[in-house]
Amino acid sequence: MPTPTRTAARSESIDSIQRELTAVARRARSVTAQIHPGLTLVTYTLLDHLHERGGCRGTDLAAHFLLDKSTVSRQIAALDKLGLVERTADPEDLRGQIIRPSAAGEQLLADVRERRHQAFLSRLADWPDDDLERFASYLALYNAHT
Amino acid sequence: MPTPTRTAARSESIDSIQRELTAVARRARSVTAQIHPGLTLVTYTLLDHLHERGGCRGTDLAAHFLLDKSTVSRQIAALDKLGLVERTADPEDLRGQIIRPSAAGEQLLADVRERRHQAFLSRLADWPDDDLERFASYLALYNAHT
DNA sequence: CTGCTTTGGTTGTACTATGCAACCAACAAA
DNA sequence: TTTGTTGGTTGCATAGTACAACCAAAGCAG
Repeated sequence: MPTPTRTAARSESIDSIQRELTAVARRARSVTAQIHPGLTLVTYTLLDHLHERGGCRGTDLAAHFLLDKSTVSRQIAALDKLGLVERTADPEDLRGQIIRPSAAGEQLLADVRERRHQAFLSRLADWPDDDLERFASYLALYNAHT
Repeated sequence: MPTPTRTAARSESIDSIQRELTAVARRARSVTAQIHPGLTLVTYTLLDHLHERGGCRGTDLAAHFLLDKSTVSRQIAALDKLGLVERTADPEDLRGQIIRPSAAGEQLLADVRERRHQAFLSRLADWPDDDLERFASYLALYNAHT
C-alpha cells in the first residue's frame, strides 16, 4: 500500500523526468539544427529511417513520424535534389515509390553516425558500463510505451 | 583494462541511448506542438522559465535558450497579447524590462503542469519507485554534462 | 561634460518547416 | 463500370527562426 511520502517521492521523480526530457528535446533542436551541410535534423532522421528500413514509401515515413504526407513529399524532394536518395516505382503498386538512400546518402549517414557516436562517447566517457546499459534500457522502455 | 567485447557493448549502449533520445526529441515536437490553446511548446517553455526565475529580462531568456533576441521579443509580445505576462521597467536599467507571468499566466502554467504530470503519471504507472529515481538521476546527469 | 561604444529591445525581411486542402493517377471493391 | 480509397504533388497559409538595421539608455574615456 502506497504511503503519502512514497507517493510524494514518485511525484518528484516524475516531475524531474519530465523536466529533464523537455530539456533534452529543447537542446536537440537547438544543437542539431544543422547536422550536416544542407541536412537538417528532420531530413537526417528521414534518411536514417530509410536506411534502417532498407527503403520504404513516403506514406510509411509520414505515418512513422506523424508528419503530413505533403511535408514528407517536400523533404524527400529536397533529399532527392541533393542526390542522397533514389526513388524507384513500387512494382506492387504503381502509385507508390520506394525511396532508398543513394550511395552518397549511405556515405553521409555513416559519416554523421560516426561523428555523433564520437560525441556521445566523450560525453558518456565516465559512465560505468552497467549505468550505460540501464540508462539505455530505461529510455527504450519509456519510448516503447506508445 | 577494457576488453574488445566490453568496448563493443559500450558502443551498443551508446548507440541505443542516442537513438532513443532522438526519438524523445522527435516525439516531443509532434506531441506538444500545441500544448494549450494559443500556446506552443516554445511560448510555454519561456513562460515556465519566467515562473522558475521569478521574472527576468528578454535578454536572459535569449541567452538561456540560445535564441535570437528578436525571436524572444516576438514570443514575449505574443504572451503579452494573450495577457499571460506582465512587463515592468527594470528599475536598475531603464532600457530593460522585467517580464513576469501574470496571474492568468500562473494559472495556465499550473493547469498545464498538472495535466502533463497526470500524463506522465499514467505513462510511468507501472515503474517501480527505484527505477523512477534512477531514471531521473541518469537524465539529470546526462543533461548536467554541459 | 562630451562623444564613442555597448547593451536591451523592436521591427523589417527572408527562409524553413509544417499542415490543410485541392488535385491527379492508380488501385480496389461494389 | 462506377465509386470510393490511397500515394503523391502542389498551392496556399502560418509559425518559428535568424540576421540586420535601428532606437534609446548606459557606461566609459578623454
